[in-house]
Amino acid sequence: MGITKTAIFSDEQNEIANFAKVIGHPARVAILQRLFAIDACVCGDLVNEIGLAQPTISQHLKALKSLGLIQGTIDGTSVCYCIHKENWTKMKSIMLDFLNQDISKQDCC
Amino acid sequence: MGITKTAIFSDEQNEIANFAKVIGHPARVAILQRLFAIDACVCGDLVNEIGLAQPTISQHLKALKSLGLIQGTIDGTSVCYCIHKENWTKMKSIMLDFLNQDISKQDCC
DNA sequence: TTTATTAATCGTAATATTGCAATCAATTAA
DNA sequence: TTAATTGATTGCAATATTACGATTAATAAA
Repeated sequence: MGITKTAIFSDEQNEIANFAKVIGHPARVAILQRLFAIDACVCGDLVNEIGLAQPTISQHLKALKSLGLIQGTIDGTSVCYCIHKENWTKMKSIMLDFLNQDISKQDCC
Repeated sequence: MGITKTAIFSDEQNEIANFAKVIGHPARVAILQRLFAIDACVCGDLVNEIGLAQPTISQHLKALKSLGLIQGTIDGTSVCYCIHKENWTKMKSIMLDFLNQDISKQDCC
């Protein structure tokens, strides 16, 4: 019913899915790429670089933040966002394990 | 409006997002893990192993198939699914590039 | 204080997703 | 042929997501 039955899956499966889900939108991919490219924090100029309205960008930032992938600190009137190194590394490692499953045995169809 | 503005993003960004999106549900994660674990094809016993109804599993398989991550061949009355090695490898490589972005420069907030 | 700037939040509309019962199509077994 | 099995499709209900205009809260500049 539009709601995911998380209870019947393992924590690991839900973790992988949640991480992938947040990457599953080009705006959030673009935001993360931008944050990686600038080796410093970035503020609301994301709005100018990505062609989406400010509330929309803000919403995507919220999604990234609530999963812990980014962090933001208030800097005057603007907010400085950046990659949360520790969490990113952790999430990445979980994802890598999933992606690096042994495909060599696969031989059918 | 519930619709993603794909046009304003690069092909690469949309590709990453589309791949991540399909991984972004624990049922599809579970299906892929199962297909990797069994070094042969699997049929509708996914329905028994995952606790979701047959139409729901079928829908998730369709999503995986339409992105090309799995392939299915008819085997009598059942359908044999397996990882699409070539496409999986391609998608994985795109995802790895994204995940392996240099985090060492990140130092702020 | 007043005004500008920045970004979060609220409210809303449109669309997408998840899940399943019911049904259908195709093949196999009897 | 008839019945059984398998899995796709349809239709629907509930919920989630995407996007943005309007507003708000907070700080900075005048």
